[in-house]
Amino acid sequence: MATSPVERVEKRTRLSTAAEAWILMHRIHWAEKPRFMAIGQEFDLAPQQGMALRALHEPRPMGELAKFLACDNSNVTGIVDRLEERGLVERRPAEHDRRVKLIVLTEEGHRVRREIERRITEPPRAIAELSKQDQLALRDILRRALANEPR
Amino acid sequence: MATSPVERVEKRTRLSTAAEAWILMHRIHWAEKPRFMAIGQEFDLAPQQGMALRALHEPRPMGELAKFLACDNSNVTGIVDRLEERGLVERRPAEHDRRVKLIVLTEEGHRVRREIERRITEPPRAIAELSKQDQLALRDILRRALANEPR
DNA sequence: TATTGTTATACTCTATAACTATA
DNA sequence: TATAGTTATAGAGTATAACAATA
Repeated sequence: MATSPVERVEKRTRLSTAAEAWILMHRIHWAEKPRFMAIGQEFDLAPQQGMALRALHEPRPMGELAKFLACDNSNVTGIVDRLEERGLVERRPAEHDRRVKLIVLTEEGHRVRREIERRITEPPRAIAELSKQDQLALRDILRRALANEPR
Repeated sequence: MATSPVERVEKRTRLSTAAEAWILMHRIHWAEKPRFMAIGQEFDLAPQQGMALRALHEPRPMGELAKFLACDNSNVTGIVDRLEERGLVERRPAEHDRRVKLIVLTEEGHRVRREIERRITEPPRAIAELSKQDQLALRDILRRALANEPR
Protein backbone atom coordinates (compact mmCIF):
# COMPACT_ATOMS: atom_id res chain seq x y z
CA MET A 1 0.00 0.00 0.00
CA ALA A 2 1.35 3.42 -0.96
CA THR A 3 1.96 6.11 1.60
CA SER A 4 -1.42 7.52 2.56
CA PRO A 5 -2.06 11.26 2.79
CA VAL A 6 -2.30 10.84 6.53
CA GLU A 7 1.10 9.22 6.73
CA ARG A 8 2.68 11.87 4.60
CA VAL A 9 1.64 14.55 7.06
CA GLU A 10 3.28 12.49 9.80
CA LYS A 11 6.68 13.90 8.94
CA ARG A 12 6.50 16.79 11.36
CA THR A 13 8.83 19.72 11.48
CA ARG A 14 11.79 19.22 13.79
CA LEU A 15 11.21 20.17 17.41
CA SER A 16 12.54 23.49 18.62
CA THR A 17 15.09 23.35 21.42
CA ALA A 18 12.48 24.58 23.90
CA ALA A 19 9.96 21.99 22.72
CA GLU A 20 12.47 19.18 23.00
CA ALA A 21 13.47 20.27 26.51
CA TRP A 22 9.79 20.41 27.44
CA ILE A 23 9.07 16.95 26.08
CA LEU A 24 12.06 15.47 27.88
CA MET A 25 10.85 17.07 31.09
CA HIS A 26 7.38 15.71 30.46
CA ARG A 27 8.80 12.23 29.98
CA ILE A 28 10.87 12.29 33.17
CA HIS A 29 7.84 13.48 35.08
CA TRP A 30 5.47 10.91 33.60
CA ALA A 31 7.88 8.12 34.54
CA GLU A 32 7.33 9.04 38.20
CA LYS A 33 3.58 8.50 38.08
CA PRO A 34 3.73 4.97 39.54
CA ARG A 35 5.82 6.30 42.44
CA PHE A 36 3.35 9.12 43.11
CA MET A 37 0.48 6.66 43.16
CA ALA A 38 2.36 4.27 45.42
CA ILE A 39 3.03 7.07 47.91
CA GLY A 40 -0.67 7.95 47.97
CA GLN A 41 -1.66 4.34 48.48
CA GLU A 42 0.71 3.98 51.43
CA PHE A 43 -1.37 6.60 53.21
CA ASP A 44 -4.60 5.31 51.69
CA LEU A 45 -5.10 8.61 49.88
CA ALA A 46 -6.46 9.00 46.37
CA PRO A 47 -4.30 11.22 44.13
CA GLN A 48 -6.36 14.38 44.49
CA GLN A 49 -6.66 13.89 48.22
CA GLY A 50 -2.88 13.84 48.42
CA MET A 51 -2.60 16.94 46.26
CA ALA A 52 -5.18 18.73 48.38
CA LEU A 53 -3.22 17.90 51.50
CA ARG A 54 -0.07 19.22 49.88
CA ALA A 55 -1.79 22.51 49.08
CA LEU A 56 -2.92 22.97 52.68
CA HIS A 57 0.31 23.97 54.40
CA GLU A 58 -1.75 27.09 55.02
CA PRO A 59 -5.54 27.26 55.50
CA ARG A 60 -7.35 27.87 52.24
CA PRO A 61 -10.94 28.47 51.15
CA MET A 62 -12.62 25.78 49.05
CA GLY A 63 -12.43 27.88 45.90
CA GLU A 64 -8.71 28.41 46.17
CA LEU A 65 -8.24 24.69 46.67
CA ALA A 66 -10.28 24.05 43.51
CA LYS A 67 -7.97 26.33 41.55
CA PHE A 68 -4.91 24.55 42.90
CA LEU A 69 -6.37 21.14 42.04
CA ALA A 70 -7.36 22.38 38.59
CA CYS A 71 -10.87 21.04 38.95
CA ASP A 72 -14.37 22.36 39.46
CA ASN A 73 -15.43 23.82 42.76
CA SER A 74 -18.08 21.15 43.20
CA ASN A 75 -15.51 18.35 43.20
CA VAL A 76 -13.66 19.85 46.12
CA THR A 77 -16.67 19.31 48.34
CA GLY A 78 -16.29 15.54 48.03
CA ILE A 79 -12.51 15.55 48.30
CA VAL A 80 -12.62 17.62 51.48
CA ASP A 81 -15.52 15.49 52.80
CA ARG A 82 -13.33 12.39 52.60
CA LEU A 83 -10.32 14.10 54.16
CA GLU A 84 -12.56 15.41 56.93
CA GLU A 85 -14.03 11.97 57.62
CA ARG A 86 -10.49 10.74 58.18
CA GLY A 87 -9.73 13.59 60.53
CA LEU A 88 -7.04 15.13 58.33
CA VAL A 89 -8.76 18.49 57.77
CA GLU A 90 -11.47 20.65 59.29
CA ARG A 91 -13.90 23.13 57.74
CA ARG A 92 -13.79 26.43 59.58
CA PRO A 93 -16.06 29.40 58.82
CA ALA A 94 -14.20 32.55 57.73
CA GLU A 95 -14.84 35.64 59.85
CA HIS A 96 -14.80 38.27 57.12
CA ASP A 97 -17.27 36.49 54.81
CA ARG A 98 -19.64 33.88 56.12
CA ARG A 99 -20.04 32.22 52.74
CA VAL A 100 -16.39 31.20 52.76
CA LYS A 101 -15.13 28.05 54.49
CA LEU A 102 -11.47 27.75 55.34
CA ILE A 103 -9.99 24.27 55.14
CA VAL A 104 -7.46 23.73 57.89
CA LEU A 105 -5.16 20.75 58.47
CA THR A 106 -5.52 18.92 61.78
CA GLU A 107 -2.35 17.84 63.59
CA GLU A 108 -2.69 14.42 61.99
CA GLY A 109 -3.18 16.17 58.65
CA HIS A 110 0.05 18.09 59.15
CA ARG A 111 1.86 14.90 60.03
CA VAL A 112 0.66 13.02 56.95
CA ARG A 113 1.25 16.02 54.72
CA ARG A 114 4.85 16.37 55.83
CA GLU A 115 5.55 12.70 55.24
CA ILE A 116 4.08 12.83 51.73
CA GLU A 117 6.02 15.99 50.97
CA ARG A 118 9.24 14.34 52.12
CA ARG A 119 8.65 11.33 49.89
CA ILE A 120 7.65 13.26 46.79
CA THR A 121 10.61 15.57 47.18
CA GLU A 122 13.04 12.70 46.72
CA PRO A 123 14.44 13.24 43.23
CA PRO A 124 14.09 10.43 40.66
CA ARG A 125 17.21 8.55 39.62
CA ALA A 126 17.27 10.41 36.31
CA ILE A 127 18.11 13.60 38.22
CA ALA A 128 19.90 12.19 41.26
CA GLU A 129 22.47 10.51 39.04
CA LEU A 130 23.35 13.61 37.07
CA SER A 131 26.77 15.09 37.77
CA LYS A 132 26.86 17.69 40.52
CA GLN A 133 27.60 20.29 37.87
CA ASP A 134 24.55 19.32 35.80
CA GLN A 135 22.37 19.34 38.90
CA LEU A 136 23.43 22.88 39.76
CA ALA A 137 22.97 24.12 36.21
CA LEU A 138 19.56 22.42 35.98
CA ARG A 139 18.42 23.94 39.26
CA ASP A 140 19.53 27.43 38.22
CA ILE A 141 17.88 27.24 34.81
CA LEU A 142 14.64 25.98 36.32
CA ARG A 143 14.69 28.78 38.88
CA ARG A 144 14.91 31.24 36.01
CA ALA A 145 12.17 29.37 34.16
CA LEU A 146 9.82 29.51 37.11
CA ALA A 147 10.39 33.24 37.35
CA ASN A 148 8.80 33.37 33.87
CA GLU A 149 5.60 31.69 35.08
CA PRO A 150 2.51 33.91 35.28
CA ARG A 151 2.44 33.34 39.05
CA MET B 1 -0.07 28.65 72.14
CA ALA B 2 3.49 27.30 72.30
CA THR B 3 5.11 25.56 69.36
CA SER B 4 3.67 22.06 69.21
CA PRO B 5 5.88 19.00 68.70
CA VAL B 6 4.35 18.68 65.26
CA GLU B 7 5.31 22.22 64.31
CA ARG B 8 8.84 21.78 65.55
CA VAL B 9 9.37 18.89 63.14
CA GLU B 10 8.18 21.14 60.33
CA LYS B 11 11.59 22.71 60.02
CA ARG B 12 12.88 20.28 57.43
CA THR B 13 16.45 19.84 56.36
CA ARG B 14 17.40 21.98 53.36
CA LEU B 15 16.71 20.43 49.99
CA SER B 16 19.58 18.92 48.06
CA THR B 17 20.34 20.46 44.69
CA ALA B 18 18.82 17.47 42.92
CA ALA B 19 15.69 17.63 45.07
CA GLU B 20 15.23 21.32 44.44
CA ALA B 21 15.67 20.84 40.69
CA TRP B 22 13.12 18.03 40.82
CA ILE B 23 10.58 20.09 42.74
CA LEU B 24 10.97 23.03 40.37
CA MET B 25 10.41 20.66 37.45
CA HIS B 26 7.39 19.22 39.21
CA ARG B 27 5.96 22.70 39.69
CA ILE B 28 6.44 23.73 36.05
CA HIS B 29 4.80 20.52 34.94
CA TRP B 30 1.87 20.80 37.32
CA ALA B 31 1.19 24.34 36.11
CA GLU B 32 0.43 22.86 32.68
CA LYS B 33 -2.33 20.59 33.90
CA PRO B 34 -5.15 22.97 32.90
CA ARG B 35 -3.69 23.20 29.40
CA PHE B 36 -3.48 19.40 29.11
CA MET B 37 -7.08 19.06 30.16
CA ALA B 38 -8.22 21.79 27.79
CA ILE B 39 -6.51 20.02 24.89
CA GLY B 40 -8.29 16.79 25.75
CA GLN B 41 -11.64 18.54 26.00
CA GLU B 42 -11.20 20.11 22.57
CA PHE B 43 -11.19 16.62 21.11
CA ASP B 44 -13.77 15.39 23.62
CA LEU B 45 -11.23 12.96 25.07
CA ALA B 46 -10.86 12.11 28.75
CA PRO B 47 -7.26 12.34 30.01
CA GLN B 48 -6.45 8.65 29.83
CA GLN B 49 -8.05 8.36 26.40
CA GLY B 50 -5.69 11.07 25.19
CA MET B 51 -2.70 9.38 26.79
CA ALA B 52 -3.69 6.06 25.24
CA LEU B 53 -3.89 7.67 21.83
CA ARG B 54 -0.45 9.18 22.34
CA ALA B 55 1.00 5.76 23.15
CA LEU B 56 -0.41 4.23 19.99
CA HIS B 57 1.92 5.63 17.33
CA GLU B 58 2.60 1.93 16.91
CA PRO B 59 0.14 -0.93 17.49
CA ARG B 60 0.32 -2.27 21.04
CA PRO B 61 -1.27 -5.10 22.97
CA MET B 62 -3.67 -4.19 25.77
CA GLY B 63 -1.18 -5.15 28.46
CA GLU B 64 1.52 -2.90 27.11
CA LEU B 65 -0.95 -0.04 26.98
CA ALA B 66 -1.83 -0.71 30.63
CA LYS B 67 1.83 -0.40 31.58
CA PHE B 68 2.15 2.84 29.68
CA LEU B 69 -0.96 4.26 31.32
CA ALA B 70 0.26 3.10 34.74
CA CYS B 71 -3.09 1.51 35.52
CA ASP B 72 -4.58 -1.96 35.84
CA ASN B 73 -5.15 -4.11 32.80
CA SER B 74 -8.88 -4.16 33.43
CA ASN B 75 -9.18 -0.40 33.06
CA VAL B 76 -7.74 -0.46 29.59
CA THR B 77 -10.70 -2.49 28.38
CA GLY B 78 -13.05 0.43 29.04
CA ILE B 79 -10.65 3.08 27.74
CA VAL B 80 -10.15 1.18 24.47
CA ASP B 81 -13.91 0.46 24.28
CA ARG B 82 -14.64 4.18 24.26
CA LEU B 83 -11.92 4.94 21.72
CA GLU B 84 -13.20 2.13 19.52
CA GLU B 85 -16.80 3.39 19.71
CA ARG B 86 -15.55 6.69 18.36
CA GLY B 87 -13.69 4.99 15.54
CA LEU B 88 -10.25 6.09 16.72
CA VAL B 89 -8.81 2.60 17.30
CA GLU B 90 -9.43 -1.02 16.32
CA ARG B 91 -8.80 -4.26 18.15
CA ARG B 92 -6.90 -6.70 15.96
CA PRO B 93 -6.07 -10.28 16.94
CA ALA B 94 -2.33 -11.03 17.08
CA GLU B 95 -1.16 -13.88 14.86
CA HIS B 96 1.48 -15.40 17.14
CA ASP B 97 -0.77 -15.64 20.24
CA ARG B 98 -4.52 -15.64 19.92
CA ARG B 99 -5.00 -14.37 23.46
CA VAL B 100 -3.32 -11.07 22.57
CA LYS B 101 -5.21 -8.18 21.00
CA LEU B 102 -3.30 -5.47 19.21
CA ILE B 103 -4.75 -1.98 19.42
CA VAL B 104 -4.28 -0.11 16.17
CA LEU B 105 -5.07 3.51 15.36
CA THR B 106 -7.52 4.16 12.54
CA GLU B 107 -6.77 6.94 10.08
CA GLU B 108 -8.97 9.25 12.12
CA GLY B 109 -7.11 8.08 15.22
CA HIS B 110 -3.79 8.99 13.62
CA ARG B 111 -5.15 12.38 12.67
CA VAL B 112 -6.38 13.18 16.18
CA ARG B 113 -3.23 11.79 17.76
CA ARG B 114 -0.97 13.97 15.65
CA GLU B 115 -2.96 17.07 16.48
CA ILE B 116 -2.83 16.34 20.23
CA GLU B 117 0.89 15.63 20.01
CA ARG B 118 1.47 18.91 18.24
CA ARG B 119 -0.42 20.83 20.90
CA ILE B 120 1.18 19.14 23.89
CA THR B 121 4.62 19.59 22.41
CA GLU B 122 4.28 23.36 22.51
CA PRO B 123 6.56 24.38 25.38
CA PRO B 124 5.07 26.41 28.26
CA ARG B 125 6.06 30.04 28.58
CA ALA B 126 8.35 29.18 31.49
CA ILE B 127 10.61 27.34 29.05
CA ALA B 128 9.91 29.21 25.82
CA GLU B 129 11.00 32.48 27.41
CA LEU B 130 14.35 31.17 28.65
CA SER B 131 17.41 32.49 26.83
CA LYS B 132 18.52 30.40 23.87
CA GLN B 133 21.58 29.45 25.86
CA ASP B 134 19.52 28.22 28.80
CA GLN B 135 17.24 26.28 26.48
CA LEU B 136 20.18 24.47 24.93
CA ALA B 137 21.78 23.72 28.29
CA LEU B 138 18.44 22.51 29.68
CA ARG B 139 17.85 20.23 26.70
CA ASP B 140 21.32 18.73 26.94
CA ILE B 141 21.09 18.11 30.68
CA LEU B 142 17.66 16.50 30.32
CA ARG B 143 18.96 14.29 27.53
CA ARG B 144 21.66 13.08 29.88
CA ALA B 145 19.10 12.67 32.67
CA LEU B 146 16.84 10.54 30.51
CA ALA B 147 19.78 8.32 29.67
CA ASN B 148 19.85 7.53 33.41
CA GLU B 149 16.24 6.29 33.37
CA PRO B 150 15.75 2.51 33.77
CA ARG B 151 14.26 2.38 30.26
C1' DT C 1 -27.63 40.56 41.47
C1' DA C 2 -23.27 38.14 42.18
C1' DT C 3 -20.54 34.82 44.74
C1' DT C 4 -19.34 30.61 47.85
C1' DG C 5 -20.09 26.33 48.56
C1' DT C 6 -23.38 22.25 48.20
C1' DT C 7 -26.28 18.79 45.94
C1' DA C 8 -27.80 15.89 42.03
C1' DT C 9 -26.56 13.64 37.90
C1' DA C 10 -24.10 11.12 34.58
C1' DC C 11 -19.71 9.66 32.92
C1' DT C 12 -14.77 8.30 33.37
C1' DC C 13 -11.11 6.14 35.83
C1' DT C 14 -9.53 3.13 39.55
C1' DA C 15 -8.19 -1.54 41.88
C1' DT C 16 -9.77 -6.06 43.11
C1' DA C 17 -11.54 -10.42 42.18
C1' DA C 18 -13.72 -13.82 39.32
C1' DC C 19 -14.13 -15.32 34.76
C1' DT C 20 -12.89 -16.94 29.38
C1' DA C 21 -10.00 -18.41 26.05
C1' DT C 22 -6.02 -19.46 24.93
C1' DA C 23 -1.08 -21.14 25.85
C1' DT D 1 -0.93 -24.17 35.41
C1' DA D 2 -0.09 -19.65 33.71
C1' DT D 3 -1.24 -15.61 30.90
C1' DA D 4 -4.17 -11.96 28.06
C1' DG D 5 -8.03 -9.83 28.20
C1' DT D 6 -12.91 -9.26 29.97
C1' DT D 7 -16.65 -8.52 33.30
C1' DA D 8 -18.60 -7.10 37.72
C1' DT D 9 -18.34 -4.17 41.52
C1' DA D 10 -17.55 -0.38 44.50
C1' DG D 11 -15.26 3.84 45.25
C1' DA D 12 -13.14 8.23 43.60
C1' DG D 13 -12.83 12.21 40.38
C1' DT D 14 -14.99 14.94 36.68
C1' DA D 15 -18.09 18.80 34.57
C1' DT D 16 -22.64 20.66 34.38
C1' DA D 17 -26.63 22.59 36.22
C1' DA D 18 -29.63 23.91 39.95
C1' DC D 19 -29.72 25.40 44.64
C1' DA D 20 -29.00 27.80 49.57
C1' DA D 21 -26.87 31.20 52.15
C1' DT D 22 -24.57 35.31 52.14
C1' DA D 23 -22.72 39.45 50.12
